[in-house]
Amino acid sequence: MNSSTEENYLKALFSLSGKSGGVNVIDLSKKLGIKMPTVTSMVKKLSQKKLIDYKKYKPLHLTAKGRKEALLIIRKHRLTEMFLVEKMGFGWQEVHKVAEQLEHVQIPVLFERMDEMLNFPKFDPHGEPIPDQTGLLKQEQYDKLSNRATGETVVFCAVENTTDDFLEYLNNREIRLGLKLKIHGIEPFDGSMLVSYGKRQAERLSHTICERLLVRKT
Amino acid sequence: MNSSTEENYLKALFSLSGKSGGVNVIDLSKKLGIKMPTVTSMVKKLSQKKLIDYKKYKPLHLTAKGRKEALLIIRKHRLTEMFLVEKMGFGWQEVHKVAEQLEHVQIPVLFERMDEMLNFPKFDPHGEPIPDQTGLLKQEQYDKLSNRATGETVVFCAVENTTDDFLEYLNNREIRLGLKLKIHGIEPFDGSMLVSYGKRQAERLSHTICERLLVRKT
DNA sequence: GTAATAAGTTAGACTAATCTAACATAATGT
DNA sequence: ACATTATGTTAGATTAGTCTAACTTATTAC
Repeated sequence: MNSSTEENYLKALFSLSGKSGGVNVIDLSKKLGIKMPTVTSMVKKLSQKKLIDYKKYKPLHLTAKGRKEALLIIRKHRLTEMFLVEKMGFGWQEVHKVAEQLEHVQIPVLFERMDEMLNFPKFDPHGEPIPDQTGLLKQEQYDKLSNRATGETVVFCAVENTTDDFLEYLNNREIRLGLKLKIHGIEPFDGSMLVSYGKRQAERLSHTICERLLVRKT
Repeated sequence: MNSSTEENYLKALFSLSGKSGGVNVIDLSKKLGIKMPTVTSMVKKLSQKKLIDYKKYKPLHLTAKGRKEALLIIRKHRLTEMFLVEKMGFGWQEVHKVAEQLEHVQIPVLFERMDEMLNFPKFDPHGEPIPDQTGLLKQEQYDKLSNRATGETVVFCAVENTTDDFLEYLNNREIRLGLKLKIHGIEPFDGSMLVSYGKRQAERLSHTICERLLVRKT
């Protein structure tokens, strides 16, 4: 059994693994808000438990076992968020902190019951895919809005690097999951985009925002 | 903020406080499954935080503050049990372990939402009263079945010292909350009682069982 | 009322998770 | 290419919560 501290390291490691899968100690340290020497020592412990591959001074990699455990925690987190939104009437902005605590509960049947009550959802309220009971993730090929071109119409499917502020920002502009956006133009200087959606005919979204909105083509 | 370890000490202390309110270190130690020296040191810590009154070699007493905090944790525990039974379809035997973990979640709104969805229940699935948001307990004047006399008819309202085995035992004999029991006789030798209820005309309940069944008069 | 037993405390050690300070290695810039 | 900066590691301290062994105080039993 892993402690919830260990679980948080695994989750952070997973979320920082890009396609290369390599994670720097400093990034993990920042993500967790924990000093580097502490991270190094925990990394050694996780390495002994065969949850990550570790060589001094080299980027960290989750092992298959580590990745699976991370995904099972993420499954609990996302099912919980979905349950809070769908069955308890919470807003999608406020469920993250709650799920951070509930995801460490060690009662599998609780989460399987949520899954059942939710009718085995594939995505959480932020549009993120929910891993299955065996720790497998149906990877969706989302793309950042900032990578799309003028003239395209896309559907907003998920957010990246979500924070309370960011979700609040989206709410204020009525940007909801499933929303269709049309790209009218891109400003070469700062990468901001002029888009229309819903009743809004000409909204300008900064590059920072566009990088965090994940979309698929219609 | 108290740690969940501290919360468990407070809860155990409350549940061991009889009418005198005094709790022995050894009983607390047994209840928590933690050795006495460890308990002594935690007791000093809780005493510093003004949660208990402590004098060397004397029984422990919760302060008003400590009692309130204990009741607020118990509130979360009981609301959670009720929620699991009423809204998620769990059996009343299986919810205790889950609630033990969930009661330490530090998100007041989660429990207030449960309360609302449950329509502000006064009792949990085991018939125990649920303290209010300010840590106040509506004390019911339950009595042990073992204290009642032949000829009386009583309603089974709550259990004392509940364990999985005990709940299983009750289930097997179809003894449910709200059940009416008639007392036909008491065996002076061992204190066992002959009772009838539902379709059962002559069931014998041992003194041990009768001490753990809390009832009120009809 | 003293000896034996039960209950409670003190002292000292251990593990998990954290920190700071100091040192080591890798990456970067001119 | 070497100096500087960024990243990573080691060493040693700290806190919370736990333990065992040894000692002290209170209770019980004849």
